[in-house]
Amino acid sequence: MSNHETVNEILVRLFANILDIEEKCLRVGDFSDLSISEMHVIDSIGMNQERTMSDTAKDLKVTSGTLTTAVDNLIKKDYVERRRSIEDRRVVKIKLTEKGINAFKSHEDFHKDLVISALQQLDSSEELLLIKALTNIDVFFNKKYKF
Amino acid sequence: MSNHETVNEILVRLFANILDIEEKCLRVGDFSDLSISEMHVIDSIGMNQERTMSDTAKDLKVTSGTLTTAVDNLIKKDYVERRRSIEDRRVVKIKLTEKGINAFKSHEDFHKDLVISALQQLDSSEELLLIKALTNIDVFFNKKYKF
DNA sequence: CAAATATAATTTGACTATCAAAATAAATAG
DNA sequence: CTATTTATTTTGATAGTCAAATTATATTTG
Repeated sequence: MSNHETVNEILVRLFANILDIEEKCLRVGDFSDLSISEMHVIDSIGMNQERTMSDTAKDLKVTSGTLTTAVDNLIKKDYVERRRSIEDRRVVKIKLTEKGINAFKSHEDFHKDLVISALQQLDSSEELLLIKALTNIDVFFNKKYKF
Repeated sequence: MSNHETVNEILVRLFANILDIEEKCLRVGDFSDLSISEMHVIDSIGMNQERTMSDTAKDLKVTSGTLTTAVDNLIKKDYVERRRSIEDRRVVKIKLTEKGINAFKSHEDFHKDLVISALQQLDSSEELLLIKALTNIDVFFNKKYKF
């Protein structure tokens, strides 16, 4: 098998595994009532300030109808709060609750841990090559499809 | 910025977009009636020979019920053929049609482009080192997050 | 200003992807 | 020959998604 085929195979497997790992870690952790996509909504809302529905939907690349139902569920589960803006009453602002902030942090920690663990397997020359390859892929995607 | 932060940032961005990009690349191409998961089914069936439903479902890590409906749709769209095995009439064999084979090849090309981009500027000893690095990470993840 | 238009969000209706469990059909074991 | 196992499909349920219709509010324009 050529190097290219090997790289392709292992990249495909790694990416599939990481998604799988993320889902499974979520399911056994403190926030097991959250799906991956709900966690992504929490991640996109972020810790800092209130965000509008439309901005958040745009970031997540989903329609606002989709986000509305996602947020409905996250409010039921007490991860998110929603209020109408006073300045422009068409606008709805959302933000994380305390529980939402904890979920956000926990997910952030998971990511850090994953990356640290992965890089511990490598020496410094391997680390640089990995960064180079990942950067290349990132550039490829950005060229191939403009966001 | 530290290597860790760099890798984390790139990974998060890649993951946020990879499925999306792959789907969009699909949607603008010759096979715009295929979703990403349908393409994965086609990929798993492969070009070489007939496969059974159960083997394919196992590879894809979905239940056979899920695969049945996916294959139903792919047959409607003329990407896949299905027949009962004569040796064991419980078994169903599936294979790609000509159209399915073309879709497979097109998807393969997309992955080849991706790998070529990823490996840009790397000489063959660096390629080998990267393969070693990726393999380490893959093995490590399978150990650490074995459930 | 009042009517027309634009914008932000939600609701509705539909579809895909998925699973677990029940049902069906065929092969194998006792 | 009956009981059990195996391969698949069907059924019933849920999550995530979109496009289009609807609602409410804001902005533009004649």
